[in-house]
Amino acid sequence: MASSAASGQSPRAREIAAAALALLEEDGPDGLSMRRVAERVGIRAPSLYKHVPDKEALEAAIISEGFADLAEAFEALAPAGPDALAGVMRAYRGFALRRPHLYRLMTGRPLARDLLAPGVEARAAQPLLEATGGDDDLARAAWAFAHGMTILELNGRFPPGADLDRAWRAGVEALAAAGGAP
Amino acid sequence: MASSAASGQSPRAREIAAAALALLEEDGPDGLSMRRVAERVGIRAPSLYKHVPDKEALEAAIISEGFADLAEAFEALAPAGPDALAGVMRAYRGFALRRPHLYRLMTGRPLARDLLAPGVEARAAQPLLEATGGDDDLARAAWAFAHGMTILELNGRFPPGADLDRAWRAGVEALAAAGGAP
DNA sequence: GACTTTGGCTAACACCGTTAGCTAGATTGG
DNA sequence: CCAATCTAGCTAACGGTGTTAGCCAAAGTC
Repeated sequence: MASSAASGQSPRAREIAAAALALLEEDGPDGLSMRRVAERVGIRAPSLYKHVPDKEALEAAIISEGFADLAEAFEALAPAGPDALAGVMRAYRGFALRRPHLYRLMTGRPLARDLLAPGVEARAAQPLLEATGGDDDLARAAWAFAHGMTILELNGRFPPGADLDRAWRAGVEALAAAGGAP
Repeated sequence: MASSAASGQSPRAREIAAAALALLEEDGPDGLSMRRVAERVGIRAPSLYKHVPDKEALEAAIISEGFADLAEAFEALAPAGPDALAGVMRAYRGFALRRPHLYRLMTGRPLARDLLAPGVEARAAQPLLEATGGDDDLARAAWAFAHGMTILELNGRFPPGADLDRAWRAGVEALAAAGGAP
């Protein structure tokens, strides 16, 4: 947890965002309704709107929190090296598997960037860019691969017996080779 | 369009599925409500349930149609060759950009495989597997990359100026190189 | 002490997927 | 040919969603 993205809000607004995040992680997206958030905070749903503009903004607060946490996970990694890319990818997958509902909310739709805590998206993206040695195209390809593997795994899209560790390795090795020999 | 996946259903059920697909592609997922589907067919919403078990089954019919169409797009490709992978990937992206709402419905959640037209998922997956020379891990990595690039593009997740053609090329080349030199 | 702001509340709206129960008409069996 | 059944529509309704309007008591401020 980071609680860093939640600054600049009233305590009550932070309490509401925390309740919403907890609800999401416990019960999934269907559990995240304004009425249930309100119930958890001890008020009625319409009163939420005294603190939060609407559900989209509430979700944006949660997403900001998620980006901050993801950035922290990256930044806790051993400092760069020859297989920095593999490390970042492993951390990415780990985050998503640890917090699947949050990851889905963060990545499943267009981002309301204007509602996000400023800078938090770029901060989470930075480590991957560094791991590819500043190669934008490779970084985007690597992100796409990581997100694709992750979300397809979360959605149970691969065949039942599929060895995903090996598929991850195949992809990471291919991308790392492309980066190592420019 | 294929209309191949819709067999074994009453004409009315096929009409309903067609209306639902049209509604989805015109107005997006929010436009796909049982009441609006019913309106388009000229009946009231509860009457739909005389022909379709529930919304999930209706969506599964649409998804089956989507898989059949995607398979057709693949099968229309020039027969294999050294850069078969690049061709399949290009066709994949093209399908998704042409029919974004359908693509999102097909890939955005766990698949209710028991509700799908039989064999349609495997048929759509086959060309990619062939393009990687039967290498399962590479095929999965390539699929993940393609889906990641596609859905991140559809969701507007890359930076505004990002040159996605180059990112696609970077990824495809890396994966093709991994496949070509085993 | 009067005024304003804050943060609760209830009632309500328009939508959602879905179920129950009714019924006119078509189809089928004897 | 009539009776029974089945088909496919209907309305009303339930419990859920996000959200708005309008009211009001308590707290803070001049």
